[in-house]
Amino acid sequence: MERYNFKEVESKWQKTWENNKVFSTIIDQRKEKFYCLEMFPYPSGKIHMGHVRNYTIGDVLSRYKKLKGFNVLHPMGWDAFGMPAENAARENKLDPKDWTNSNIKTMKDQLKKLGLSLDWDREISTCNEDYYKHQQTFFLELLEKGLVYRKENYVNWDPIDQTVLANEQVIDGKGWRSGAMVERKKLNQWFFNISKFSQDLLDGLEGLETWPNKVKTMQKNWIGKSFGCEINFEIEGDLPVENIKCFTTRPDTLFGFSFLALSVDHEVSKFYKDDENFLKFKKECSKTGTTEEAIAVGDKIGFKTNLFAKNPLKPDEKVPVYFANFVLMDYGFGAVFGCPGHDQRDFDFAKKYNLKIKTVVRPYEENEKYEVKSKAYAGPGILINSDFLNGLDVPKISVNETIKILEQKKLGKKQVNFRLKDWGVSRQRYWGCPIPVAYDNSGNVKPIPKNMLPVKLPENIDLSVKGNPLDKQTKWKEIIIDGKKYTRETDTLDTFVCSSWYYLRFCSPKETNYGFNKEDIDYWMPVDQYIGGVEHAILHLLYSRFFMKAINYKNKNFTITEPFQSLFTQGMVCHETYKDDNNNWLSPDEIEKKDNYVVKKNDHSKIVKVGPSESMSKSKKNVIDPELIINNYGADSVRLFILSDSPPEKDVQWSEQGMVSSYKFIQKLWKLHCDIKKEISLNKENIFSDKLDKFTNEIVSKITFNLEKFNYNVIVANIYETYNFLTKFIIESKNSKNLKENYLKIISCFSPVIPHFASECFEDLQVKEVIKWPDYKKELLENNEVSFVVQINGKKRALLKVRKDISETELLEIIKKDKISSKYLFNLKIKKIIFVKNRLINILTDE
RNA sequence: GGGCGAAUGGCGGAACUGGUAGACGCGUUGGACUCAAAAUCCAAUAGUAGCAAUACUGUGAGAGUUCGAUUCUCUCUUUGCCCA
Repeated sequence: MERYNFKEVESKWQKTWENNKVFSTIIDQRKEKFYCLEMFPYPSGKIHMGHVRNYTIGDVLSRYKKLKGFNVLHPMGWDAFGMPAENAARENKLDPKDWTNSNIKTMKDQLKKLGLSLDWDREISTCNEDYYKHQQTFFLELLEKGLVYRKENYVNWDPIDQTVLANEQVIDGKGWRSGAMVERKKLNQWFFNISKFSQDLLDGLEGLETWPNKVKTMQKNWIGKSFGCEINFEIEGDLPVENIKCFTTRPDTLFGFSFLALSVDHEVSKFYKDDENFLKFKKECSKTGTTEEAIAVGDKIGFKTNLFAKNPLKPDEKVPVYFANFVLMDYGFGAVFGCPGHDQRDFDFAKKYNLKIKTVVRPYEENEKYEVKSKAYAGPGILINSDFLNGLDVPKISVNETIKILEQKKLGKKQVNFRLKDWGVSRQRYWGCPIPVAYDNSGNVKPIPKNMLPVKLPENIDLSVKGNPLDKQTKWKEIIIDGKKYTRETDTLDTFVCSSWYYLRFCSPKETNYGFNKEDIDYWMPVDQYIGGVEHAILHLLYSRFFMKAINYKNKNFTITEPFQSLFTQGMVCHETYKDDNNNWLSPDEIEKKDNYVVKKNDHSKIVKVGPSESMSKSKKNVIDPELIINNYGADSVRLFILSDSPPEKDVQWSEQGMVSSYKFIQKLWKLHCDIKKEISLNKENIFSDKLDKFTNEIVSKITFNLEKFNYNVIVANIYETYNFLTKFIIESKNSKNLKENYLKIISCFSPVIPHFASECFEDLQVKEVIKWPDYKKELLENNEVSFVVQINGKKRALLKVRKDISETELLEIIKKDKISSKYLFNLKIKKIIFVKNRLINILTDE
């Protein structure tokens, strides 16, 4: 027997697959298609363990579906635009394009070493002109359909990265990449009208049955549909303002009304545009971020106007009107009514400005005299101190009832509100897809004619300038359309736009006229299985869903409304963290385990503090380089290990020991293979093994079941189980007539997980290739003899091997004769018997 | 504060529709091989009692439904994620 040389074997098969274009796919109407897609990576430099896990999961599925006879589309590409390239290029004085392409080359080689069944002929890269050209066309189409617009808006401004951030890119009031405190700044921005599809996006979730509920809930919350009421408040005061409209979800607390708060951008603010104090206040407000969280956590400040608002249900009551920093212009109407008793934010504000705090809701367990004291009460209960609304149940009945009354009195009307805001797509960055518009002298928008696309990014430019580098390209900015001079837009598109339609491009990667063609889309779409990290649960997945609906809008040729039929979100790869006594992070190769201690590798006197296992990240240094691991142990071993220890949807712990044992297992498996091959080749007179047939049938059924259910960790256990069985079988039974046939089935089942190894086994046995997934016979799964559980008074007392389909009476006879079981029944009266056919009998006695 | 999920040996985790809890792996222990070590192989491994056969306890805690609950229902504890 030769030692299994994974390096030779794996590179041989990778070459074979590549040369024979085994994974290239073309439309074949005779076959059912299966589109398996994993989230494409950002080419940051090298692949990490997260990629290994994600792509291994996808590969197991793709290979399985291929063996099942599907026409499998399994493509890969690069989410290649983005800030890191620009930052890296600036630091190292190179071109972002070169940096990106060299990373792509490295990572592509690494992915190939994993033996993934990818169709590299369909490779795409979002930073290539032949990709973003079509994206620009989509942009113009959406512009024509009225789904793109420009408006001046406050944005989250990252002062370090000098760019606008989406709300989701602001974490704890800081930029997600730079960590700088985010400021509010007003800029002209391009927006996708995603909120137009709020209801559609919500409804569409219903049809996505195989998406994780968690993701659907997150999207639902993000879209944030709420029922409420639009109320028109009458205004008095020394300004020409008669009415102010508010949106509220709690009209039932109207009797607790004690102030009206406006956004500093509310139209009333025009009367204060020369008021120095107001301008000062407005500036102060801009320091609060625009996220809901920043507003909730931040100090509540206000600016009193000379206006008063009348309570529509109690017209003799007048309350002051304030500008307040916690009211945003793009929520409701930029005005909210304040009820301090039952909203914490209003409560904080009222305390600060000495406003009345009225109690209008009592918790069920309190009486009418209940009063809100140290904090607002926002829970359910009964309305009190509310005149004709008293006694209503809060919130369900009270809200609807109040809306009804307000509608009857023509003081307000029922309204649905969504939390989802339009998607700001402008980025003041170089390394992105240029927005294909220009402006005339007066600033009017001129879309670039489609025949002038793509708007290419200028090359070899100076990135060391502050602000937006494209803005400094005076030559590039000039453009002549129809003989007239225009200035180009210098912002580029958010990279989430690129990833919102790449799955369409994979269907028609070479199409030059448009982003895709109908024939390809009709055959391949939707994606049957999408696999990626749960961190994209909201943004990427929501934007992609929006994009489908936007393309579909006013377009009879395009019928798809949801891009991803099924979604699977895999867990992260974790590793222990290490720190030295100065609290510096240490990487796993800087430490050593000695007896019960962990010490520094080069200095055993230094004890290392072992921290909890956390997801691998460069900042904590707890990363393991996949390339190193693949070189040391081989792709099949890595694939086996990354699947083995945890269910794919949960986090997995990286363990060197586990990795080594997977590696050793492959070696043992090869030894077993050689033994089996020897037995087969002996070709002596032999007998048929029922036992082997039965086992194979059972394990094929188990592995098939577990593949369908994504129980990939259990498949690894099944593989070990098979090994244990076959090892014993070869020793005990030696050869049997059906050994080869069964063994080939088994290897076929192994092949999605350890494809190189399986191919090698097939070749070694002079069998051409794995061609199909083995069937199993249901009838063989059932034995002629079953193990019957005998329970006496609910306790398991014996396990009897009896004939299948045995009757209750027959079984009872056997039990009475059985030494162990009968012992428990001695002298006892049988009261009742529960009999589950072929499985279990429970005998209840008088005790 | 709200929403969703999770909790099973020393560890990661199995368990079909309510029907033998702990598959499989890691670790640990003992043994074989070896001058020795590594590697490899074999065996044991939930806890308690017992030489053993065996018995009792046991799936975060407490209750409930059931002949029977890791699985279903309720309350609580801890924890994770998302939102605030």
